[in-house]
Amino acid sequence: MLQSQVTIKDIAKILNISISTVSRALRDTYDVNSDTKEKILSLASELHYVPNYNAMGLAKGTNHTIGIILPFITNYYFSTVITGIQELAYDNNYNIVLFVTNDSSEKELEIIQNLAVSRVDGLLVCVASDSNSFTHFQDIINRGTPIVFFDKVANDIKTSKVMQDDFNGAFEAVEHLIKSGYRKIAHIAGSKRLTLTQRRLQGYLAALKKYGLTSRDEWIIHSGFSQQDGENDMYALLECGHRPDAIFAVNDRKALGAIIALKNKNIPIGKKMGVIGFTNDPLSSIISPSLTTVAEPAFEIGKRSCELLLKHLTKKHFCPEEVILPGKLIVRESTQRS
Amino acid sequence: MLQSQVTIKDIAKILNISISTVSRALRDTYDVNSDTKEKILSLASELHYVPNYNAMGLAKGTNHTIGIILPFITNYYFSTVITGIQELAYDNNYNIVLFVTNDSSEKELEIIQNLAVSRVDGLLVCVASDSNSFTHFQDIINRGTPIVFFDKVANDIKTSKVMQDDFNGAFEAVEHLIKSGYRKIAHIAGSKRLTLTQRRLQGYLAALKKYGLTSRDEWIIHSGFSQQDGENDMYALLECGHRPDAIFAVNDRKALGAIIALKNKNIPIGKKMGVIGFTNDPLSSIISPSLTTVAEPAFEIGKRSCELLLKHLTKKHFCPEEVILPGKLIVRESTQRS
DNA sequence: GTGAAAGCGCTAACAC
DNA sequence: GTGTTAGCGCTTTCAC
Repeated sequence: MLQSQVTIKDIAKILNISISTVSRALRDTYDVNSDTKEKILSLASELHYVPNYNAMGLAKGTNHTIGIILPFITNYYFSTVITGIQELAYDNNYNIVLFVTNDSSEKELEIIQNLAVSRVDGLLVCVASDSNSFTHFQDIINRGTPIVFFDKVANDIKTSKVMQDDFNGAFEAVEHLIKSGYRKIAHIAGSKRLTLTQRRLQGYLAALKKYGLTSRDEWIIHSGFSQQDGENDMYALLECGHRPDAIFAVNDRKALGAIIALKNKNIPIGKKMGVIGFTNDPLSSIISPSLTTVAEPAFEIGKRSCELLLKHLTKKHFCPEEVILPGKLIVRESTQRS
Repeated sequence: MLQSQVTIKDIAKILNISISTVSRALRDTYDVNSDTKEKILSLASELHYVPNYNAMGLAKGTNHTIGIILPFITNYYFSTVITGIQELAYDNNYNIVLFVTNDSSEKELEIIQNLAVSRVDGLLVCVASDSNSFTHFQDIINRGTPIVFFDKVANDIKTSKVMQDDFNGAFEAVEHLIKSGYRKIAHIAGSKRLTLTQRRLQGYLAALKKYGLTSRDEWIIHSGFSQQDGENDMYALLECGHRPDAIFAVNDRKALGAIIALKNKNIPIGKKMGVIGFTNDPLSSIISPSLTTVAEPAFEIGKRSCELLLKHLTKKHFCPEEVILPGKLIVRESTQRS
């Protein structure tokens, strides 16, 4: 704790007015004389008045804190999202509490259930990829704590959501593959129930359709989002009846896994098998061959999510909004046939 | 906010005792009858009593929140440290607020100066690499907010610090280079004033000395910690009078930059120029050739830092401790001469 | 438009 | 060992 701070009491005493007037002026309640209001405001800033959030929270039943629940923070995408959230939270004097689920739905549930009443005013969440039930989130919302979902969102819950443009990103990715000359395009997908997975799958199918190509059931593999999942999926694809000539992976991690599998099997990447990812993790430009991908606006996603949550927090009946941010195709070596 | 919660008042009423007794029992103040205490504790857990931190904070002048100030969160090391901090904070019901400086000492200063009185109980900080003055941190400590430094620590401030074993890590790294047959070993170092930089440099020099080798002034280059810095430093080394045959980089990012520079100049890595890093960022096993490095116990550093800060917070006069955690040499391709 | 006063849930003297 | 009471700094009726 830093030393004794200026309180509204001090300001009231100096200006010889009541503390309630000071409180009202400071909070922009418009039933206060503009003259006195100005005096109060200028004195407050002169004295470096900072509200005591504990007192404020105790009186109002809030605490200027938002919780973030996500699978990991140790990867490019999430850490960048957090950086975005952090920036907005910092500007608005909000604290953030981090809860990491390790991508386990059980841990997610535990966190939600342990979540101390009056611990956070609102929640920003990216669900675990193996989550099947989202009722615990619905409960939280029903009890009055707003939630904004980002990236991996719970399909059926009606609240604000922030996502990248998964459909169009996937569409562009696959279109790029087609234009590069690949024809037998497989999709290493994510967990089935997630909106993200579904939209990228739809984008994939739509692009194939547009160019008169077809997919095969065996070319669409659903699993988790890790590098290891990608590697396993790739081996499966190599074993299947009709070997594809290109892979659209749901994210860069899985694309990397696929590349590792291809290297292990001595299949030249690009030339014999095109690979495209999604995210633009820095690793995609570091690996060799470098990975073509669709860049996600991670920082922006963090900012917008936080912005929306702040609105839910301040405006009593703010209507849920769904924000979709565009991605950007970044062509590198892994989709070069020659 | 979740719905109305159980308070000590409720517990007191049900048990027909006073709230102060409840408060005392809950806080383990030992002047309470063990029978009633037990009753209180069991009722509290039955009712899922959770303390209201705002009220607690208001009464005690604390707020169960620790601040983390660091350069970035978007890299492996820091995000892993945060994961460690988060885990301990979660277990102890502490909130964390993140402040990111973008490795700029000005931003760092701004954050410190804006730091709301009564916003955080204590601070965990990794200083910006261009910081020269640490008086603002000293001020904070003097005013009663404990700080624990980790990784990049302020040399001259007397408080707890948590670091990896920079000296021995560097020593082992260079020893490995020597044992692999390299003789003209250069050091791509970090910013001069940091303890971390100095210790790794000393480890480097000590290893050379032990094996009767010498360094040259032109072989020791100080700059920042980024990949770009590493690349630039490598070009400089290639231009210098006596070209080295191996590089010990202060971290993996810089080692990666060096590798990129070597690739650009078509100098075979390992064979003609050994490269070793420090951190064990996942990228080091992904790039090709894979990078030999010294693994840092990032997660552990986060945990221990948080643990120490918690002690400073709870024990009135906890003496500063310096914790040094060992690293581990991980041999990969970049130091293979054949 | 402004003030007085109660109260948010807890802690910490101070009595007994 | 336990109860009473006065705050912590703020918001918010309710009067005026």
